[in-house]
Amino acid sequence: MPTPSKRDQLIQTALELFIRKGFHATGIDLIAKQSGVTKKTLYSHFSSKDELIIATLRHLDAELRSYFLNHINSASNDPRQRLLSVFDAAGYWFSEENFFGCTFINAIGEYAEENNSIRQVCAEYKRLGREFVKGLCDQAGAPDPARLAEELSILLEGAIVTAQVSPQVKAAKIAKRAAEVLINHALESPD
Amino acid sequence: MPTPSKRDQLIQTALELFIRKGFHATGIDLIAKQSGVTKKTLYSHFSSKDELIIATLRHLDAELRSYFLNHINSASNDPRQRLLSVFDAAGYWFSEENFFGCTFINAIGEYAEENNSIRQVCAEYKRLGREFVKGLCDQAGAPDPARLAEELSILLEGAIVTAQVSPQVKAAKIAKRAAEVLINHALESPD
DNA sequence: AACAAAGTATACCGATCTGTATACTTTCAG
DNA sequence: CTGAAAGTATACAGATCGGTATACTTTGTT
Repeated sequence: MPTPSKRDQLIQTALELFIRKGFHATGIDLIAKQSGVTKKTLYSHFSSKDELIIATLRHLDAELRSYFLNHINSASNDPRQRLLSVFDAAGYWFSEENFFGCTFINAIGEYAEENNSIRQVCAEYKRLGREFVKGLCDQAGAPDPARLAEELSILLEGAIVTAQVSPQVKAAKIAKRAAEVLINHALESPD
Repeated sequence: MPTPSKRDQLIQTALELFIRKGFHATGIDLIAKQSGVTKKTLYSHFSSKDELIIATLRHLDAELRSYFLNHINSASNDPRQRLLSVFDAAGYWFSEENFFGCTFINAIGEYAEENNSIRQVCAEYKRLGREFVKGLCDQAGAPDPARLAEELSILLEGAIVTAQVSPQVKAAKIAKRAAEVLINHALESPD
């Protein structure tokens, strides 16, 4: 495999530090040092810390998306089972030693101003997630796929936060069981 | 009403700043200045920033607890309705102009190390919340109150996070509707 | 071989961070 | 009235913050 570019190296290092220590608490000097790169090189790839943060979040976005997608695709072809497999994927995620909650949520906690660009990247990530779940609800034949998708997305968010506060995979299992009830209700009820 | 003590003043100011700007991004100097107090006075009441943070979180804990309790108590005497009113209270909370998500979750995002005392205060807050919901589930006659409480707590957490990312009261309404389905299922199913 | 791009090493800038020190003033209870 | 407690004002310490400047070296391409 090819040697990773300095840019990739920086993003990878920054991601690990941001996940583990947060954004304000992680300094540029540490990111550069830990990447085996000088600050000048860092600033030749990213014009500011905020830009590095945004690049890092976009990278994480793609990573998480493919993580969930792979899991769901290899789980089942039945739309209903695919919806439920989202929570199984979440469970595996929670059990990683490097799980410190949803980094996008953590970022929004640190950058709360309405028009902050970091915040907007996070909001977009969440929006696309809901969109994806809605697609699955559609395929499952839900009479109101948007509503079911929002319910299941809220369950998923809640499971992530719960697992973050008191590390445990249990939250994923509980959310999955609740999801089953909500899905059954949505598909069976005439409405 | 009595003039608030310097200590209360500091906690109040710190709370507002921590909620709006985060913890690392809020400096001691600003807290002191905004409280109309010198740094020396601040450090005579709190031995360190971490200690001020912890005192602030404990204050917020009490505040939120009484906020929810008051709302639930004035909502209904029927246990099932009381459970649902939790989500109404959340909706009012979300619509406050000062709503920036759950400050405890935000704090954990910034202080992620396992044994950090700030983190432990947050975990305790969440634990007590789940405990309280479990009590309501008990009164409602749920056959497995612990499980229902965990499901509903996950829904609540998810609604908070969702409302934080894209400000809207809608998340509370959706979560309430999902809660209704879960409660009905739990109370009706023989299990 | 030659040259530009990209890198290193290192020092520096001004600002801000948490926390302390010094010296003076207000407050208030015995 | 007096004296300790609690406050103000202000300066400072030492570290770290994001970001820049200078001078040299490696690397890769033509």
